[in-house]
Amino acid sequence: MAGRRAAGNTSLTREDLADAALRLLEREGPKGLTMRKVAAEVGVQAASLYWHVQNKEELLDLAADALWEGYSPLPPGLVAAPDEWRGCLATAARRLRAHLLAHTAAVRVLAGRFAPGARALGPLEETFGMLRRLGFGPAETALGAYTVVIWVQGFVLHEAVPMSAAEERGATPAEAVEEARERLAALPAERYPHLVALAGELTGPDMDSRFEFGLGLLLDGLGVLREAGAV
Amino acid sequence: MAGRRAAGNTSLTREDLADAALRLLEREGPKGLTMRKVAAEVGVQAASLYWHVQNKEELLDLAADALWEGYSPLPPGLVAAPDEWRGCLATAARRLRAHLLAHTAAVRVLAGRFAPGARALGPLEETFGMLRRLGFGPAETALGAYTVVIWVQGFVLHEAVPMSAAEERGATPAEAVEEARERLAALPAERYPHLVALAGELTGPDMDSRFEFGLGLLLDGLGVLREAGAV
DNA sequence: ACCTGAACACCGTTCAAGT
DNA sequence: ACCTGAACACCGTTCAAGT
Repeated sequence: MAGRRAAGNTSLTREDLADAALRLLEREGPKGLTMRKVAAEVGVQAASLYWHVQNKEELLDLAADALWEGYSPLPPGLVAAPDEWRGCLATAARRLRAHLLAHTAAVRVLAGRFAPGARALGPLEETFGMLRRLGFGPAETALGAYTVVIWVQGFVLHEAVPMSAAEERGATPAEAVEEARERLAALPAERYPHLVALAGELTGPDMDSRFEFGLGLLLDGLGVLREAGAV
Repeated sequence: MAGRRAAGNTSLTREDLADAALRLLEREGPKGLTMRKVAAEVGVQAASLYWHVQNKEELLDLAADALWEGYSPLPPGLVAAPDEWRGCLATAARRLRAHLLAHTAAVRVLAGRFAPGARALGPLEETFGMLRRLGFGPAETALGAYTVVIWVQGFVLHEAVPMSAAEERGATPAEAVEEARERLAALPAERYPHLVALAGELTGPDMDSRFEFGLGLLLDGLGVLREAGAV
C-alpha cells in the first residue's frame, strides 16, 4: 500500500530497510519502530524482512549507520588550517551535535550502537583527516576523536530525553526547568545543603551554554597536550 | 510463587518494584525486563503493578533512581583536600565508571534517563559538596560536574555494548577487537587513507587507556579554568 | 487500599509454501 | 532469489470484579 517500491521496481536492499526504519523513528517516535511497520513502509509483509536481515538487532545496526547519511564534520569547502585548530574542532563538534539533534528519536533508540557501515565510514575518514591536517599525531587523533565524539553523543542523548514527567504532558521545556528548580530549592536544606544552594546554577544554564562549557574544557585539555609537545 | 513478600508481609512499595526491575535486568539482560516478569519477581500479577505505577516508563524512571543505591563519589572516610583536587576528581570519575560498569545491562536500558529520586539525591549532594570543598565556585561546580558525569555515562554506555556482531556470538572481546582492526586495515586505502593508516591506533588502546586519556583532557581543562582564576 | 482474571491490540520470529 | 500466510509465544495496558 505505502512503499518505496511503487516507482522503479528494483528490489529491496538492506539500506532501504535502514532508511525506512529511520523515517519511521522520526515520524512516530521510538515505539513506532516495529518490524511490521518497517515492512509496511517498504511495501512488504513483516516476515519478508527476515530474508534481508537476521533480526531486529541487525536492522537497528543498519539504521545506526544510516544516521550518518549526508553528514560531514566541517562545512564543505572549509579547509582545516593548523593555526585555527581550536575553531575547527569547535565547528566540528557543534556540527556533530546539530546533526544528532536533528535525529533525536534515533539517538534515543540507537545510542551506544557502533556498527560503522558504508554511510559512517566517509564521515569517520573525513574527521580523522581533519585532525591529522590540524597537526595531531596518530595516537592523539584516535583518542581525542573518541573522547570528543563520545562526549557529544552522551550530551545529545541527555538533551534528547524529555527532562521529566512534567515535560511529557504538555509543559514547555522552560516550565519543566522552572519546576525542577523549585523541586531542588524545596529540598530539606539541612540534609541537602549544596543541592538547595546550587538550585539556580544547576537548572539555570541552557543546553547551549552547557555544551560550550564542556567543549571549552575538552579543547583546553587538548591545548595543554599540544603545548606539552606531545602532539 | 517467587517473591519478596513471603517473609515479612508488609505491602509492596514502588522501591520494591524498582529493585525487582534492576535485579531482573542484571539477571536476564535488557529483554528480561517486562512488566509480567517484574510482577512475578515480587509475587504478584502483572495488572497489579498499575496500582503502584502509571506505566512502564515510570517504572524505568524508578529503576534509574535505584541504580544509585549504595553509591558514593569518594571512598568513605576520604576527605577532599583542595591541593589534591586533581586526584580527588580522578578518583570520583573512576568510581563512577566502576559503579556503572557493575550494572551494564541497566546502563543500556536506562541511558539518558534523569529522574532523581531518593536514592540519587544523596550521591548528588555528596558530589557537589566535594567540588565546593575542592575550591570550585558554584557555576563551575554545576557545569563541571554535568560535563564529567555526562562524559562518563556516555563512555560506559559504549563500553557496555558488545562491539560488534562478532562479539555477540562467542568471540572474546580481544578477538572482536582484532577483527575490527583487520576490517579497518582491509579498507580500500585510496578511498580511506586515514582509517587504514590509523587502524592500529583506533583499535589498539584498551578501554582503561581511553578512559584515562579523556579524563586527563577534562582535568587539564578544569586546571586551565583554575589558573585563569575563574574558580 | 490493593490485587486478580480475562481480555484487547499488539509484538518478534519461524516455517512451510508459493513464484 | 524473494515473498506470503498463518501460526507461536509473547508483550503493555485496561477494566470490571473481588477482598
